[in-house]
Amino acid sequence: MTKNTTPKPTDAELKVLQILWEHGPSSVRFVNDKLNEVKEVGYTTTLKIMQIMADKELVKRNTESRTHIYESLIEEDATQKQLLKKFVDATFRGSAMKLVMQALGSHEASEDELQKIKELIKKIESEK
Amino acid sequence: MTKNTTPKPTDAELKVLQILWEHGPSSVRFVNDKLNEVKEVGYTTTLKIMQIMADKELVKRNTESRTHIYESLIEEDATQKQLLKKFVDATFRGSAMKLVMQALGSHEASEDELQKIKELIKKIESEK
DNA sequence: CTTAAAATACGAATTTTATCGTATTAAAAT
DNA sequence: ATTTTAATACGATAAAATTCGTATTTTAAG
Repeated sequence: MTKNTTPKPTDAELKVLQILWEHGPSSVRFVNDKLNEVKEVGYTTTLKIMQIMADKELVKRNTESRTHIYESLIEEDATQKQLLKKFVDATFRGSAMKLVMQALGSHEASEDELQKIKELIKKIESEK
Repeated sequence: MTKNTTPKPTDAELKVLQILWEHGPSSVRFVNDKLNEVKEVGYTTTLKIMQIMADKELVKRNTESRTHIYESLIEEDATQKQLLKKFVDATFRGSAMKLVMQALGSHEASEDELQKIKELIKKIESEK
């Protein structure tokens, strides 16, 4: 029913997706500029990655104008969820809880964030 | 002071590490058998990976007896922590909280696990 | 219309990871 | 001592991911 054939973006592809998710449909030039804010990378390199992504149908592109505009075809939440599952299996042998503990322990969570988590837990508990 | 030069195990290497962490110092044969419980892989493939890991100093090996015994040189917790940070940055743009939400939301947490998390939160709050 | 600028297309080279075949060595069994 | 077995060493190949140089095309200026 879903045509979703496990999109598995590579690291480089994920970086592009992050930009598309954050800024919406963008040109290669724009994405490349954003990438270069973090790390130098050639324009054609970015272009190639985005073309490959179009092949894989991770993104679609609008070629109407000379400057092609790329847009993510996969959803941020769903992608994160999928990558998370893989990561949890590989790194924490499937124990999501161990991961949560690590995440809470390492990255200082703000009052506000802790509050949100507590609310989430309540919600989960009430759903049982 | 620490000679820690960012150990970045690949997926295959991580699988080996998981086994070494779980079972302690082991022979290639043992690790290969364990790997094969999940997915078929040749003995020499496993051997090669573990030799590469020895080069990278992810593991050390005891060559006293004919059967070399490999032992992890990096700690499970520290490695998980490091991989987690990288993963959070790449996938959740640095938002550990978003990850926690996803983890709690997706992977069914048991009563017991939720309890542990609540306790952890309390502990964090009390430390502020 | 000609030129310059900006973008994409194409393909090659490199790097990293993964896999395994064959050779060699060491130990154990006979 | 010879054979068999089990292990490691070495190196080749393959597959995937990354990077970028050069050619071509398109648009806009002059």
